[in-house]
Amino acid sequence: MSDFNDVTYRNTFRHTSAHILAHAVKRLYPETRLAIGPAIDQGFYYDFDRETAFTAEDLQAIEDEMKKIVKERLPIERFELNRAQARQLMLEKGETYKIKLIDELPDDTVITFFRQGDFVDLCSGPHLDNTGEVRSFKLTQLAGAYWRGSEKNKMLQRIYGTSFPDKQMLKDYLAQQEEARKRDHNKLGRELGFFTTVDYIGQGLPIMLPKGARVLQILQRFVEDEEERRGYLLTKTPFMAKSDLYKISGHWQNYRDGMFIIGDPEKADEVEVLALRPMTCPFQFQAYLTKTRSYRDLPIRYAETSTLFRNEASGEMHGLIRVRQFTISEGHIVCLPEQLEEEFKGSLDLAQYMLRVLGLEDDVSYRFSKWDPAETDKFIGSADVWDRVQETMQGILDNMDLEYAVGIGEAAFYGPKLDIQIKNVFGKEDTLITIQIDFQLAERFGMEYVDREGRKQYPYVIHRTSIGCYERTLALLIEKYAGALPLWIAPEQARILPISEKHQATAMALAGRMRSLGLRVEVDNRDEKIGKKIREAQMEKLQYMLIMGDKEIEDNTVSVRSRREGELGAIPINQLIDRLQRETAEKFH
RNA sequence: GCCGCUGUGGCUCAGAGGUGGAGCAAUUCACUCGUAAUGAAUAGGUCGUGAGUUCGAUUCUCACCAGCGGCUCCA
Repeated sequence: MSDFNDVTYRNTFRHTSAHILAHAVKRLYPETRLAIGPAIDQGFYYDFDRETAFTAEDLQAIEDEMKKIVKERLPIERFELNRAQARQLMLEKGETYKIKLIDELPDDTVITFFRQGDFVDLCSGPHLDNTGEVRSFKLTQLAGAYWRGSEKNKMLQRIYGTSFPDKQMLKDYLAQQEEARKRDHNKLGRELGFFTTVDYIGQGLPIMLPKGARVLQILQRFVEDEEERRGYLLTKTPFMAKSDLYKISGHWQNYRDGMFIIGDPEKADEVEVLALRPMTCPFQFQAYLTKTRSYRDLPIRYAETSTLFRNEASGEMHGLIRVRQFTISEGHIVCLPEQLEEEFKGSLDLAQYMLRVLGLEDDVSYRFSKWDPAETDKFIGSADVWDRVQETMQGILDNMDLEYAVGIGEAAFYGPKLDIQIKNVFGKEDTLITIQIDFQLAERFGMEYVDREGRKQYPYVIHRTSIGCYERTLALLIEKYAGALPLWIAPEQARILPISEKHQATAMALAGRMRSLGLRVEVDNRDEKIGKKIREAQMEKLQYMLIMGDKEIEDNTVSVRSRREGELGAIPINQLIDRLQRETAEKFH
């Protein structure tokens, strides 16, 4: 029961930590009202309602008070009250949020409280036996959070913390966080010259610098070639369209806040109002609609490396992970009902192939994202259609031996999704790849096919990405590889370092030869010492450094330093070229 | 959008109500160099933007913009 690797014990430990936090806050700031305080992945938090904002100094004071509570070794006792008593107790303490929680509990719930010293909290538990067990903890951050997670409610103050049974574990955790910070793509990606942002341009609109742009180009070529091999047809569709198009798709009604609109949306019924595309589906559907389609024509697989524009809320942007303009490997497969399963599997296979090649396959998790029947206004179509499509998707997933979580309310507005989730270096989860089943938009757009009996039918549409969003993928790759991208996607694969000026011409010639063979090679022609050139190449995370002086030129070799393997000594040039070409072709990571 | 924090030369950071500094990077010159930083000199900032307070603001106040951590939202 005291194994910290055990999730149940760890959560109990953190939950008690949250109570100690709340206890300290109540001692120091009695006017504060308590909301909720659960254990989370990396620690715990507690939400408070207090007129004055907590400051960094308050946080320190709270932490000191928590230390006292731990030292006091207060026993923690559980007790039960009936509903009226429970309300009465919370009323006396002025805990209005707790009363709301009590009122929402189902009739048959046993209402429990936990007491430590003079502190009592409504809580289902369980808890540790004594506050003295929480030996090591730290309050990590201060944040705002809506009561009950709804933006319609009041914004509370959330204090995050983490805790461990001993000091060393906390130290290790903090050191590991420090390491993570060094990998943060938003810092590393800027330092290494992958991208930048400029105030004049605006939020969520990064500039891809030559290195970043080169990586995106490599990825894009790779994805497009692979999709072509898998029977996709390429489209190039416009970046914007009249509101008319989005009215059919439902974006105008269900996604307008997310769109950049050119003109006054209120006048869209009278005059032409354009909007930048937030998704590619309605555009590719127009390609389908150019002809009458027979069941024999299906499946039709469209793909496009598609630039999308989404007007994200201003507080949402984050490096390359959340931006307002991004490029996605978008595709739509129009298929017959009996083809759905195979096409779905094919889409997943392509996605998984991409993950494998990028070395990310062990870092992802799967989520079956369903609609929320309680929030019908966020989704189009009837409960019937949703139930049917979700059941169909469930059947496909069950045949696939895939472990997945379920996300209620996470569906797209037109259909359920299988999302491939990935965590960034700080443990925050985002969707990398998505595969969606849609049986609604075809009907809205009048996309039909003629079946064997000559009747018109609506097809299924699979909306899918193969590598997801390129910018986001780049961000995750930078973090995964701490900036040292695998050779096949590295913007600069090797750098030739001439020992002195007299070796420069030969170095340039070699670079030219290697470039003509498709390798991305640069020469460091500065009049600097070799030690400095090496140091800088090392800091730029170069995979290969090729040192060239008198000896090497004489022997037709280069002295190779590999980031992965260190000094490799002199290697004949032909042999080195073979090696680089092989590693590139095999997509080593 | 909401809560909180931040904004000084390319980067990291000092500084103070009276018109700003360091290290690294950059440029130039010298050195022609053998596996993680050669030396010297020079240049570079309307202190995020705009208002206000003040004799005077980059330093105080407000608004806006941008960045960060969350919430909500989402690829």
